[in-house]
Formats: sequence, C-alpha cells, structure tokens
Amino acid sequence: MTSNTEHTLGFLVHTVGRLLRKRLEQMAIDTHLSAAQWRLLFWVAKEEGTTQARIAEFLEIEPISVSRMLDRMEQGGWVERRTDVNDRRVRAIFLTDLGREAFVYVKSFVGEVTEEAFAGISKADQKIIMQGLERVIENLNSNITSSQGVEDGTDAKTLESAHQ
Amino acid sequence: MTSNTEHTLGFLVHTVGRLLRKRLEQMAIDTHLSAAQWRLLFWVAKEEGTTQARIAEFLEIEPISVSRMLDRMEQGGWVERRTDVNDRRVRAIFLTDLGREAFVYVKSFVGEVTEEAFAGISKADQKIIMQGLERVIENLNSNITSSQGVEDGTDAKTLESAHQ
DNA sequence: GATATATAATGAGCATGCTTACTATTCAAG
DNA sequence: CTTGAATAGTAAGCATGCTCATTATATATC
Repeated sequence: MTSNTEHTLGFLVHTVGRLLRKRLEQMAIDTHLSAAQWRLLFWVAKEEGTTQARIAEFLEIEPISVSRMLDRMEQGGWVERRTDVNDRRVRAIFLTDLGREAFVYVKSFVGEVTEEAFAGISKADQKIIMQGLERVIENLNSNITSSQGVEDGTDAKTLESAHQ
Repeated sequence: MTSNTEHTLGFLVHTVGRLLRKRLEQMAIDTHLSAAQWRLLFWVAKEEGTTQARIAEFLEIEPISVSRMLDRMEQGGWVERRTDVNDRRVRAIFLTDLGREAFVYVKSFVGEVTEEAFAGISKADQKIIMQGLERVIENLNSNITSSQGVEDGTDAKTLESAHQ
C-alpha cells in the first residue's frame, strides 16, 4: 500500500522498528506491558537484583528514564525495588511473580513475530541481515562520539549545491 | 563494549534506529531539527502544499502528532501553514526558505551516515539487507491488523513451560 | 574526622508519540 | 435550507525518551 516510503536505511529501520513494536504489543496486549517495559523486564530477568544504573547502561537510555518506567512498573506489580543494605543509594530491582510470568509469556511471542517478519526470506539471507545489522551497530558505535568533520562552523547557509 | 545485547531482530532494529537517529542529529545539530522533524520536512519538501492529514498518513503517525510538531516547526520558522481558500478546514503546509535550506543540508548527510553504517559490508549484502527490510515491512504490514491466533483468552497463567 | 569528589537515584520541564474527545467545516440527503 | 455524516484540525492528558539540576550516600584525600 504505502509504496512511497523513501528507501534509505534510516526510513526502513524506523518503519521496521515501529511495526515490530506494534505487532508485539498487539500479541501481548493482555499483559498491559509496552515494548519499552518489556525490554526493561528482559534485563531484570537476566540479572535479578540489578541496579537502575545498570539497567540504564544495558538499555542505553538515561537513568531518569529507567527511574520513571520503574515507578509505573512497580505500581503495576511487575517489579519490586529493594534497598541495598550495603549501599543505601542503590535500589536492587527484582521481578515479582507477575513480572516473571509476563516476561516468559511475552518472550514466547518474540520467536513468532520474528518468524512472521522473516517469512519468505531464506535462512542464508536472514543471517546476512542479522549479521549486517550487528555490523552497522558496531560501525555507528565507533563513530557516535567522535563527531569529526562537521565542527567547521558550517551552518545552513553554505549549501546551495545539493539535490532537490 | 556492550557485547550483551540480545540478538533478536527487534533488539537489533531498535538499536540501529536509535544510533542512526543519534548520528544524524549529531551531524546536523546546527539546524536544531530533530530526526522526527526531519522526516516531516522530507514529506513536505516532496509535496509542498500538502495537508496535515496527508503528512500523518505518510509518516504513519496520528494527525494530532503532526499538528503539534508543526506548532513547533512553524514557530521555529521551518514551515508555514496556509489556510486553503477552497476548504477552510485544511491547512496547506509549505517550507519556508529556512526549511528548504535545512532540508537540503540534512539530506546531504543521509548518504554519509548510510555509508558509515554500511562500512565493511559488501554491496551485495547491503542489497540483501535493504530488500530484506522491505520484505519484513511487507510481512508485518499484512498481519498487523489481523491479530489471529492470540485471541484464545490465554493469559499469563498458562506458561510454566518456557526458558526462564 | 572533615572535605572533596564520585555515584545512585530523582525532580522539573520538554519533545514526540499515543488515545479519547471536541470544534469547525464541508458535503450529501431530505 | 436544514439536518446529519464525514473530514481536518486541535485540546487534554498519558508514556517514554531527553537535558539539566538536586539530594543522598559512599569513598578518597587531607
């Protein structure tokens, strides 16, 4: 239908991300978890008792974002903050039984969605795509903080030359 | 560094999207445009005089989101709302000179970021990745509203079986 | 022990998405 | 012409990300 999406990597990835998120939320709607919350749950399940700072590092979002997601998720009964006795600055995060169930439940859909997404694409090509995306992440990570080549004070005036 | 990202399509795409967005915003920081605003600008440039409803359709976001992005972008001087004389419900959206410059400027970076992202990946594999992502979009689009196979009233209780 | 610095978490306020509800306008039916 | 439905846009309020600033605690240094 929407045959008009510009075919750049950025547009494609943006769209795929949105659709995957939507589909997963649709499948697991009865958990009342958002995709973002599910990602958080994933890390807590992987490392129970972890700290908010560590979750932020894993998810590569800011600690404050974690803090406020946990406010809602704690209220929703999926996770529990416990104060660390050795370091009273720290909140150790644990899954509740509900959180554990929700996690396992949603996780069971991830395979389904991936299969659906990859329908009609050969295993070989799937591998190329996955490894390709991993390489893209490496490439972008290595340059994300360098920001060389743009700091010459160029502003929007110095154009006049490009496409359009 | 972060060698621990789960290697599912969802996680990878989410990460790639975030990094691309970050990198593009970093490169074009002097335009003060966000990635979201740049996407909007893109469609307005492609079809000047378009309506807000049409932009929402292209971007696949809700009209209200477009409305408020345009509030800020109009205030920033990148776009202009003009009332349609034939249909006074409609706001026709046009780029200002500043908007046109910003668009061309940012557009010139997209190629750069893509090259950077694809470094070390063969042209053949790049093609597989791009076409693969397009296929994924098709696959997900065709199923996104059907939601069959999940409506069996299954709730979080029926699990007990999966990985942990 | 006091003082400086680093770390963990949070508060305030913004952008960008959403849903739900509303207003203004157009157009079709009578 | 009026009534009613459809369409374009906006308002209110929420979630999830951000930046910048602050509080509480821990740790290192004098």
